[in-house]
Amino acid sequence: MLRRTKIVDLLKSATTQPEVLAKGWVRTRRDSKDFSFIEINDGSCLKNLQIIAQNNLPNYNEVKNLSTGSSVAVRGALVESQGGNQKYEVVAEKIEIYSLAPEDFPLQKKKHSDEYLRTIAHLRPRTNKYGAAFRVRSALSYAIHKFFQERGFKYVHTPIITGSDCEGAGEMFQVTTLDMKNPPRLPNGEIDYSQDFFGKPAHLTVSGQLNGEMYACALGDIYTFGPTFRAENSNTARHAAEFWMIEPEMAFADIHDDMDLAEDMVRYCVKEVMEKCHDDIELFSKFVDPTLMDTLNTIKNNSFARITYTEAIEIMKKSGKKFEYEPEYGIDMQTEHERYLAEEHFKRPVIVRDYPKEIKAFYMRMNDDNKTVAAMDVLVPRIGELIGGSQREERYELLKKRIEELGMHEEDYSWYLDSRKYGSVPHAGFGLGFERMMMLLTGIANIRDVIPFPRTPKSLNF
RNA sequence: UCCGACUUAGCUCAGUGGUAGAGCAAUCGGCUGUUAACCGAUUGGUCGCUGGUUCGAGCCCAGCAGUCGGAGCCA
Repeated sequence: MLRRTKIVDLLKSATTQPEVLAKGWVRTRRDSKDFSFIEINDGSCLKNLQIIAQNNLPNYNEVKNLSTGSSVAVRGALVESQGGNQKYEVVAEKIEIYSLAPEDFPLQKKKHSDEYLRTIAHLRPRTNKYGAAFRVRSALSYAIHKFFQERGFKYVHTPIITGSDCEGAGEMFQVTTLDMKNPPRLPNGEIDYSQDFFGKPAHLTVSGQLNGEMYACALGDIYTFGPTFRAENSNTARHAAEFWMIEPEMAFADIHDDMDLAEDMVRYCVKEVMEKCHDDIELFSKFVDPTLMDTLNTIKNNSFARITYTEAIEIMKKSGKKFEYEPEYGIDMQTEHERYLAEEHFKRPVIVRDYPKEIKAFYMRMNDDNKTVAAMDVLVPRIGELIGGSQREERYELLKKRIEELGMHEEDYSWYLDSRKYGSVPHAGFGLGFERMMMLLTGIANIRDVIPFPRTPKSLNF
């Protein structure tokens, strides 16, 4: 029984072979008088396999009509190709047609716009560009796990459904089993959540960080890698309602360890994907972003710039550049500022740290100046903020005071404060938007095109 | 959510008030170890929706919807 070989392996074969079995989807067909060239792709790699179908095949009449999108199994000899564009091709002895795609198959043998392909997101992975993108997505996921596992980080599964509606990272999606048309009500008219599934309001997580910290304070170094949900009405090329986030957390670590980890991880992943997905990355640099190779090589070969927030503001003030929002100590950095620093001033990724406490989250560690917190952002060309992290406030009294200052409810955080009450240690971590990393690696400009079935405001298809 | 642009054939687009066009795709035929092959023919449209102005609207006006770009929020 002859077993199927993937096209990626056939094309890598060291020698010709008398008999192979290949399966795939037809990309294009070119006919001669006595035979046809059929190119099939099985998703295992960017390249197609060229099939020679001669008119002595018993079903040549059907083979001659194979349309783009049809699925076939081909048995034959793997031989050296006479044509110049491929090393090997298969001379078919038998072509089994699984399914003939009708003439309204939406993918044509030409370039389609990304906007159109979004309307057929269920079929777009069958194109060169999206096939490449989602092979890279897989390779990048693996690279991330590999990076952390090689360094002894433990993978922690933090919950998707959360009961604290105050993680503070953005608007949340509510999860309920109550009858929306007629919810149970309290005497004062408010909805009676005691009758809901969990007996209280529930939401989809916006971050696993607080849970992750608890496990770092037990297992040492941990990371999470999972879906995250934000109900923000953000209509940009860089935001989705459902996206994947990586959140490492290290016990016995400070902000400098955190920056080292972030830089090592980004550079490791870039190296790994450039190696594993060479053909795919080449396609992106050829057809999507001509500057991609330079950007990736710069990341691979150079360390990141590191400055403080105060220095960043000074650099921008002295730059003479006209910003829409004037850089001034105390402002939150705008997209234009982030991109100026990474794209124009440093021309490589830059890590900015020690931000004013007013513009950062409650759990970030207060610096000795009592003005800034030990927060750090990794800014990269084209994307802006790729990573946001911090050393966490490990001092019980200071953290409690911050929670009070910001008008948050201490009782909601009692479990979180316990980690500071019992054997508190310095610890630090960060959050990385997986899709933003994908955009960095592929040059693809819209987040909707690096996630298989994107969820964005007013858009929930497939 | 705010600002701006766009919406015409299956796809990508042209068409600035007077009988709806091109390229590609598809279909049919020809030719060729071809490379998103090539040559010829054919098919294909309620011009986003609703209303208005006009003798006449794809084109002008208003509303709505969707898409895209930028901004905010952030990953």
